[in-house]
Amino acid sequence: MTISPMIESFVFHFGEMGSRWGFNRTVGQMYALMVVSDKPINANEIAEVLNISRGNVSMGIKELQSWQLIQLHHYPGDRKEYYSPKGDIWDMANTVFEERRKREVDPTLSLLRDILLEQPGNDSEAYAQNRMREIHDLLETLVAWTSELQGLNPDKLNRLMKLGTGVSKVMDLLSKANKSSSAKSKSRNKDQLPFRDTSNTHSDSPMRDDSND
Amino acid sequence: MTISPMIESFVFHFGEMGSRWGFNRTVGQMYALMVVSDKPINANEIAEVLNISRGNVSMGIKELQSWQLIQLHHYPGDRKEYYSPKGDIWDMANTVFEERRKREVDPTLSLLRDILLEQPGNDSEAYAQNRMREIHDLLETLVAWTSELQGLNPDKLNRLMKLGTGVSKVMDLLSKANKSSSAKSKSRNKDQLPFRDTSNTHSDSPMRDDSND
DNA sequence: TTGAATGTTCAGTAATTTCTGAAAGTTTAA
DNA sequence: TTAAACTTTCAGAAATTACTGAACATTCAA
Repeated sequence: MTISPMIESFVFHFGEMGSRWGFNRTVGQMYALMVVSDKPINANEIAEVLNISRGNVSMGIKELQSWQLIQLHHYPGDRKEYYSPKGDIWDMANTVFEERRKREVDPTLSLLRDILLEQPGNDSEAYAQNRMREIHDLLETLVAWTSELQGLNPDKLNRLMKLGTGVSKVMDLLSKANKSSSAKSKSRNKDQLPFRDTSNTHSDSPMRDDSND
Repeated sequence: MTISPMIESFVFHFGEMGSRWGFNRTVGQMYALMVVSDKPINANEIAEVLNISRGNVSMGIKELQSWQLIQLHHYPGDRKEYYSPKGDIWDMANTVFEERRKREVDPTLSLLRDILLEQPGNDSEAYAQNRMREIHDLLETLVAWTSELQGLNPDKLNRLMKLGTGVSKVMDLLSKANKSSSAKSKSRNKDQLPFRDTSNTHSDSPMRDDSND
């Protein structure tokens, strides 16, 4: 079994990129191969096409399963297992986002929460905690947003995009619709800011300003 | 120079996570250190605190500069360079997103565009192109969205979140505001769907359905 | 129960990435 | 100029990560 140059270039590229997304090159190639294959493929085919060992394929399959990315198939009279991507492209993106959140963001949030419970022992710790609080709040916001986005299916999302909408515009609409809070809200309405916490020891400015230079 | 255990745990954790975000452990630690430090620090301090070689620090600085993440400072009578994070936490997040987009998503989009211009030579290639088109469109949508988000500053973003808004709700609002297109739009309004392209050879269903199992 | 077909594991090896430290480069004050 | 103070570079070493392939495990038909 072989693949055309066109498909090959996609598979290789996806392999390189895959390593950015939390799995290694081979696993990325394996998944790419499944995605563009018009039917489920088995481990031997994968090993042959990608020119890697059978053992490596087995480990890659295990990894992809831990990411919940693949679906197993069996054919009568054939004892081999066949693999295909689970769900559609949008499902895939959601799954990857979610897995990454679990593996990367959640532990960070947990650590930050723990640290923020500690009493700062001196000025540096107090300063550090303020920066950490900012990061913590930012991560929480991003998590909230992405989980909102994940609730959408692709055509909804696209319709939203296609309306030519800026998020800013969305916000204006929302403020109007929800005019209870946020009274016109110029630019930095102190009591609504989770960032730039100033409650603790140090200077008001979140970033040190360099006295010289 | 040393750091407290509290700060150390943050710096180390950030180092581990940093590798997920496109730079290596040491670079992540260096940046974390700058973020929680209440004043700019110099290369020797970094090397001492993190217990790494001076040359390594130099390379890390270079890397952070290529990400546009740090600011230089000089003090009179001191020839050393001092470093601090550039901008606030939100700027940092924006910068990282943007750099990653440039390094990871843009090349993928470019490759996909090129491939999609080719004429499929057979059914497999046609099938593969359809999957690639889905990925291409999804990536474009995500890029559009994140660039929208990047246009917001943190308090705007938070106000948006704090309004208790689901994105779905946003969409409803928008459809109302923009009722030119999308006539009520139940669920799969064919002519508005960029995903699930059906214009090419293969079956209408985007995912193969396995005939057995 | 056997053995052929297949899947999994893991110790050792290979490939890749990161780090060190000495040498070379740069800047500035005198 | 010189030389001290500092930064950068990069060849080789160390650390980490990925891969192979042979041994082991499992399944199933006969």
